[in-house]
Amino acid sequence: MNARAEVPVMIEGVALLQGLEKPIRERLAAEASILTVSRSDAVFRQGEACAGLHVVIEGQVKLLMRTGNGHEKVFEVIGPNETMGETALFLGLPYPVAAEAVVDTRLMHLAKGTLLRELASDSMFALRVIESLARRLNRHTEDLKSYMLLSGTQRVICFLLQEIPDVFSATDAVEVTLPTRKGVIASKLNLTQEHFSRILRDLTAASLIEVAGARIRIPDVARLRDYQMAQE
Amino acid sequence: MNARAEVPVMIEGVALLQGLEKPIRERLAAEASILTVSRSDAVFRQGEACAGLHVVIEGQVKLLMRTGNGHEKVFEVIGPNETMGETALFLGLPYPVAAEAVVDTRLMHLAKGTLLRELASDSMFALRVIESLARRLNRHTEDLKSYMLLSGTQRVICFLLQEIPDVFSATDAVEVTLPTRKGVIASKLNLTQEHFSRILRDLTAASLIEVAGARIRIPDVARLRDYQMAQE
DNA sequence: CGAGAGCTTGAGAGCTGTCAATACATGTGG
DNA sequence: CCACATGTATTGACAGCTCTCAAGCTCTCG
Repeated sequence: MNARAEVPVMIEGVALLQGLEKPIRERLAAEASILTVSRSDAVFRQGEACAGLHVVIEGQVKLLMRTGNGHEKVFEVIGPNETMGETALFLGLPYPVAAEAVVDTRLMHLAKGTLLRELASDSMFALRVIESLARRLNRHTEDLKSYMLLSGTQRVICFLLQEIPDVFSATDAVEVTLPTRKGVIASKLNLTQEHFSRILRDLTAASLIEVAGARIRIPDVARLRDYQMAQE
Repeated sequence: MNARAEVPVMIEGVALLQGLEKPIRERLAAEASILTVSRSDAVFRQGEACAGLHVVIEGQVKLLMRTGNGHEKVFEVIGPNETMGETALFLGLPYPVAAEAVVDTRLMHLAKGTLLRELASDSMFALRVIESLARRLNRHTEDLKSYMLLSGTQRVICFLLQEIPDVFSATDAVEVTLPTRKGVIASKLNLTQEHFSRILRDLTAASLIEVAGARIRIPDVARLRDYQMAQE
């Protein structure tokens, strides 16, 4: 398979770059490179200089910070067609967090110089970037809210409710599949793996969910939502 | 005092708008309005539609989220020349948080339409906005890091170290003045007022700081920094 | 089957929050 | 100038959530 031939198609799929004029996409594609990272390998490290933009094509990458004693906290999980490290790119700062592949992953890398040049010359692109940054900022605000205001149980419920695909109506029984390992999710929710496991057990005991490996059935979405509110 | 006459000068002071061409500043100024908000009054509420950009001229505004039982958590404190609510502005979403004046405050309000129009036509302005958003995102990442990885005591030390003006050398004794009421700072650090008070007392007991009202003397900055690291 | 990774469970400790009472500060009115 | 009222900050006792450590379990894969 010829990876480079796919690049223009892939660029079109990336939210950040969607709808750009063809010549721009071609110039970006010309400087793009494809890289493969195996599970648990680093994409970049905290403090490293940023040379461009990484886009996940296939697989999953987690952004994390390591503490002094070897533990790690996951900030965010980046999936296909999503980008990472924009702030380091646009501010010219080193990466504030590290990135590591959760599973074997293919990435596209767009060189910094090309991107910044196109950014300065195409205001449509700039607006797209603004929108993307604002959206990310908004998501971070929501995350921060949930850390500051919600208990562990509430955060888990909140997470489960977010994972429900839009196609389901609000009150039916639905089944969600955890997007990655439970340990990673726990860390992203700022919980230990143990605590996360216990919360899932307690919710099961209350008949609010049914856990089968990575698949979680929610018999009554409304009841789960009510339970979250009732916690104060 | 003629408030409107000051507008062009004030616009020049705002980080987000700095260095813009004069005609643009004039068009923005033409649509700007000045508003005065007294202490503990709302600037905007959570869920409200966003009609433009607020800039603090004088005073302080806190961004906060209220919980079900009446408590509130402060996300950020906005001081002079700083802006708020960009994400709601650029995404056309309702405000994700509420804003309330900490002290009597004067604000400038720039209408949404004018801003978006200028944004689309001036790529220099767009780049400035990108930089500003990226910087804010970066700051949020740091905040998130400190909530997820640091204990209460570490967060307080981290905060104190950040408050040290740059002019001081790294190791001298310095004195910092808390930028606002202790309750607000505690909330921003995701602590209760009581817990914050206890931490300050413990640090004082360890001779790491000396508290006198809102002024805190740090006899040995290096030692305080070491203490933070030593906590694991 | 064995090994390893991921997940679960248990017991105990620690950090942080809640509630309630007291001190301190600040400004107002007599 | 003092007395009071209000808001702010401190202190204490206690409970609860969440973490740590340690062991056992489950599943996948070679």
